[in-house]
Amino acid sequence: MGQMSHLFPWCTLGFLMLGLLNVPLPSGSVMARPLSEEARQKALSAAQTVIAEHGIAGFTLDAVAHKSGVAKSTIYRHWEDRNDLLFSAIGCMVQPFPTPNTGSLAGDLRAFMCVVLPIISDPVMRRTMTGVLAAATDDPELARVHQQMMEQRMAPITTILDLAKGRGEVARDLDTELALALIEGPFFVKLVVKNQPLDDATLDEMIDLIVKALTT
Amino acid sequence: MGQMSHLFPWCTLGFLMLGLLNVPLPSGSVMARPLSEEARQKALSAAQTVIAEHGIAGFTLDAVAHKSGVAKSTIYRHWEDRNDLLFSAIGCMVQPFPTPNTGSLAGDLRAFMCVVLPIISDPVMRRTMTGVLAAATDDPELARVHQQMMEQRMAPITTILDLAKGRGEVARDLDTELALALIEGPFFVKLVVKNQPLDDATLDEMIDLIVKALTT
DNA sequence: GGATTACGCTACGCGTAGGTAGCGTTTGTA
DNA sequence: TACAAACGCTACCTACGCGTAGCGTAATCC
Repeated sequence: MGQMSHLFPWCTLGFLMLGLLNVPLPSGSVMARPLSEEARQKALSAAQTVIAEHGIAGFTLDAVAHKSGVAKSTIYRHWEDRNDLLFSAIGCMVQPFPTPNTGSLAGDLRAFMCVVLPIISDPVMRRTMTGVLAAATDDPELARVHQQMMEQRMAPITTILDLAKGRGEVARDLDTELALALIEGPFFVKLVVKNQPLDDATLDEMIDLIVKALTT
Repeated sequence: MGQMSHLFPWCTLGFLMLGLLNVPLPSGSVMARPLSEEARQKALSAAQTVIAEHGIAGFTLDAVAHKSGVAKSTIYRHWEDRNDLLFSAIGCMVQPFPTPNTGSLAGDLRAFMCVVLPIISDPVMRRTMTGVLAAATDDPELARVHQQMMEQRMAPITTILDLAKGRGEVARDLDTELALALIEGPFFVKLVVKNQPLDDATLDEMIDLIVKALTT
């Protein structure tokens, strides 16, 4: 029963597409009334807010139900259990960052960081990131979600490095993982771990140092 | 009553010293039997294990009591409440790292990291660090404990930088906080956040890049 | 050696959170 | 229009964790 109900949200979209393709519905599911997308969106949005406000540990279904106006029983019709909703909400937070192309490593890094910094400096995002990181240490499934989230967000840096290698700014045999850590690390530690501010001048200085390390 | 009992552990040591100085005991506390240091140590040790195994969120007094063999009521005689024990346990984890002095920035960093890396790579320490980091986002008091813990552990890097400045390897006007982030960041991200291994060759390469960035 | 008190043990009260069940109402589909 | 199912609501059960209280026992100080 619970397994059925958490399948329905996928079906909502799936049946639409199947309908267009004239694929017959699975026998037995008459689909008198599909799960409402509105309820799903409201719950999902509230879930993200709750994570932001109370962290992963303080993430409760009662809080989501209260904040969203969606009944707890309805939430259980859309998601299997607490973790299902939690992972779903976290997965939806990942908004891809744009990849700049200014023609120089320093310019690209600066442009990228100008977009990323305000976002990861935000207290809400900071709480979410640290919460997910800590929870991912215990939960392998969440660790996967977290890893994907990080990789997806930091993908532009890989592209920036490849571009720099193409221009000859950076040695072609430079280990990408190493370079990624060298670029992300200082900002992550300063902003997320130490919660220190980072003004424009310091940002420039930091990028100068990183570029100095990476260029041939 | 609760306030009295959590004062006693300090008194245990305090009264000893006061006794040597012939300071009269405060009237009213007869101290027929002091709180046992053994129970305190067992509980503290178990608390650290529980943090390591279940994280900050999974840190419960029942677990500590069960694992240590010290009764919960006894724990409450030694500590005021859950957080008091939690902070106490976390505070005790900080073991100062030695400060190397090899004569070069690269040598010092390498020597320091060879000590630090196995420790922060350890799954137990990793869970503890991420747990404390996440919990510190919500709890200002824990944030203070966390900050002290980090500063104390990373203090040798500041010394290493000062030595390098003295030798002229590093520009004297280089911002220390910036340099700290540049040094700690890559390792923290690679080992703690991404949970990637770091072999000796990569460690050397990483240090080379960092030194290249910092030296004049 | 006697008074005092920490000790471990057991039980309890209280609040919170996950998850379930049943109800009357509403809404989309056929 | 009729049916089926999602909806919100309320109540409930269970488990867990914090913190307290009282007990008999054992250790320690005077």
